[in-house]
Amino acid sequence: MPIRPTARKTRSRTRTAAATIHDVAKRAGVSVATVSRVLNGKELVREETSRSVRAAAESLRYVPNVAARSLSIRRSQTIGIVLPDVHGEFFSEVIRGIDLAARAEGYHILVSGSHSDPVQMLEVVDTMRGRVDGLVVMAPDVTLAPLEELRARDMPVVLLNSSGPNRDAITIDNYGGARAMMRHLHGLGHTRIAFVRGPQHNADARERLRGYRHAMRGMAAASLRALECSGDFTEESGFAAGRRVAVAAPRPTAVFAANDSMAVGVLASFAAAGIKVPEVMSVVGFDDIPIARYVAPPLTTMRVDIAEVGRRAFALLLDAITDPNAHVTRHDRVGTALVVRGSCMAPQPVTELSTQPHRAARGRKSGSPNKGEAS
Amino acid sequence: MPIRPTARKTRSRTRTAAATIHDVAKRAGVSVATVSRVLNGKELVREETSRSVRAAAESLRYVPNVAARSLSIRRSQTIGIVLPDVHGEFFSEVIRGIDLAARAEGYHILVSGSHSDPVQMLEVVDTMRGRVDGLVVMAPDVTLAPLEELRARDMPVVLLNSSGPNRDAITIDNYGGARAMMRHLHGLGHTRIAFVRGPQHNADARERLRGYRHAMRGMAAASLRALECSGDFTEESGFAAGRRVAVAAPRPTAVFAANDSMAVGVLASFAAAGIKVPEVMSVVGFDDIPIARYVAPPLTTMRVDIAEVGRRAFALLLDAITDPNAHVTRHDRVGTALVVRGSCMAPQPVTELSTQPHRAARGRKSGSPNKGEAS
DNA sequence: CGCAAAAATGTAAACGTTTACATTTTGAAA
DNA sequence: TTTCAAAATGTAAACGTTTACATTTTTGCG
Repeated sequence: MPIRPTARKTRSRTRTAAATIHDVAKRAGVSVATVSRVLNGKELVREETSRSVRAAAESLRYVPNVAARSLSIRRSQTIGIVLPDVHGEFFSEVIRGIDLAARAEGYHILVSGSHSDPVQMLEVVDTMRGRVDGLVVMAPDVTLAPLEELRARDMPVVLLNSSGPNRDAITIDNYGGARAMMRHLHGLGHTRIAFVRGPQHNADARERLRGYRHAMRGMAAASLRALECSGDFTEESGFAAGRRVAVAAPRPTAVFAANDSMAVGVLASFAAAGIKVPEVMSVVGFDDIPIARYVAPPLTTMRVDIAEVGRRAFALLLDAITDPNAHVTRHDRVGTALVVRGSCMAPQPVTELSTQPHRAARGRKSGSPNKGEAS
Repeated sequence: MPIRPTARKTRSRTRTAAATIHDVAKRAGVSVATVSRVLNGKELVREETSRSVRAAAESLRYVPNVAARSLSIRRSQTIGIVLPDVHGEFFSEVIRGIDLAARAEGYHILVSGSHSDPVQMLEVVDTMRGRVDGLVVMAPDVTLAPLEELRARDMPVVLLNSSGPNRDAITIDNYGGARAMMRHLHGLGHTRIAFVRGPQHNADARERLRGYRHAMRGMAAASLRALECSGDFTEESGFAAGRRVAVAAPRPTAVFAANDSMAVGVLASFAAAGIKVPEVMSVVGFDDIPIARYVAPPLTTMRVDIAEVGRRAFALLLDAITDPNAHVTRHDRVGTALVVRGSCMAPQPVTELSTQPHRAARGRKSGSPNKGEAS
């Protein structure tokens, strides 16, 4: 019972409907196939034809309909970025890095942030399906990783700041960076070094902690655990940790915060308590966020090139997208660099400090290891 | 000459091809139209039919192809965000605000950042055409606005931190905020107030400057211009400005930086020069970025709810998208709130300060206006 | 039960590309 | 001039939805 409906009412178009490839073809006096060929520039077309098609497209202000294109070629030239509920510098730098790399390759980026729980994250991944050719998923919270694994099948995925077995991933060399920082402090003479931890389930935080612990094992210091304070990467938690460190006995001579934000909090807390940095206590962080050099004293920290993390993630994803078969899964680590500023110095003899603070203060000028910056 | 090609070779599909609406229809024993109706839930469908369709979709793990859907309904359920080359907090908070609001309405966001020049920005707008239903364009640099106007035709656009005649826009109440801050300083007794300007072509910076100047005109202070320093919103430029203010004669009693980042730079410079804040010099900023409360001393500033700016921008855009005809263009301003912290106090008599710094320092405890925070 | 109106469902034409294959044109060799 | 391969171009079938309109089924009522 096939029916033959009468001429269908064409969908009403308000004023200037966008020109389609058919309009261009008509104006140039060629077929749509030729227009497509000219505009995509892959196949053979006579120079003259090409010119007239281009002229027609120009005059009609033709812009290809991407939905139709995606439907036809089964590609969207878009990648998705799924982020947890991260604020600040880190967040934006990652996007920046990916965006730059993606635009250079003609890709667009679809962003979805603020996912505190895994379920929500998976929902988003589902709604992105078909809309993107691949996914960069940032899930530093290790508990998310396994869940994420279940879905997102047959779609290239690159993990950021987390990793999984047989998964493409880009992470920061947190462990190596933490050890390098400890080496720096140790070289200055510190052995009682406190650590302010990051969120318990955060992969970056865990690795930094691991680096710290490994280094501490090599030193003579006892009661390792007693020198660790909990924290959650916020300035506020750093502030609280600073208070706890200040009353610890015997007091550490240096504090290593798992990120700069917490280090800033520690500095603020020490400033409020009248504890001089770096004379009485050295403080170091991790990340090298922009304000790090503008706090007082300027913060010694491990620099992480976050935009680079984004760039690499895109490169890896692109490889997985363009040739899924030839692609071999990789796990890359982005290196870190020590940036020495004014927030640490060699530990001063306790007696001298407690009785003659001014001499210790003067000692800073002569004894400080940081003339300029070294990275 | 119509041709009748032989059966066309079906496009090779590797392994598990995604299920289409046809597969679902077949499995449920209904037509594709019914499946569409069930899944989009608008029209009448028998409960029983609905259930079986849903079951079929579920079992086939059917996910609609968005490209096909967009093509058919001529909507992408996606909005584009075009940002200049902004780093940091501001950038990410705007996206956060928009993302949250957009997701609640089932919209996705396509982001493109890092556009330093207008031409590049326009290119991006072009490539987004067809991919998005509307655009949020952040172009605080006033010189960009007119250029932007040329294109982006017949596509809803909401401007952020800039405005144009007859254009939808969301801006911050920079002028009002700056005046309120000046009122606060004046109330404390300051009359010689220096200002650190932002980028010359930045709309926010201009408005803040306008607010400052207007307030200064109301005071007795002479040589207005002499108290203005140039800056570009970076910590570095704030640092440089701090130096210049420090050697100005007669020295101002307060510094108002056009944003917090520069205020942090000013603080760092004063700390390096041994100028006590707030005893000798009060310092205030604008924005209330997260570290503002963690610098020493905690910074008095005007809070701006950036995520709110994003939310409002989306709401406005959505209105323009859903009913272009009924929509009336608006220009909304988001308010600011004074946050008083420890970085200012009443100006101290000059003689006393220069000869007896310690008394002035003590004066901080009793004379400081900031017990806790007020907003 | 008969009938009409209402409800449910089906059919196939868009949406705007890309591209396999067919056809026509070109140009060089015979 | 003819011939034929190569180059250029055209034709129309996908791609996977939505939806106007047609058709069938159900329901309510006399």
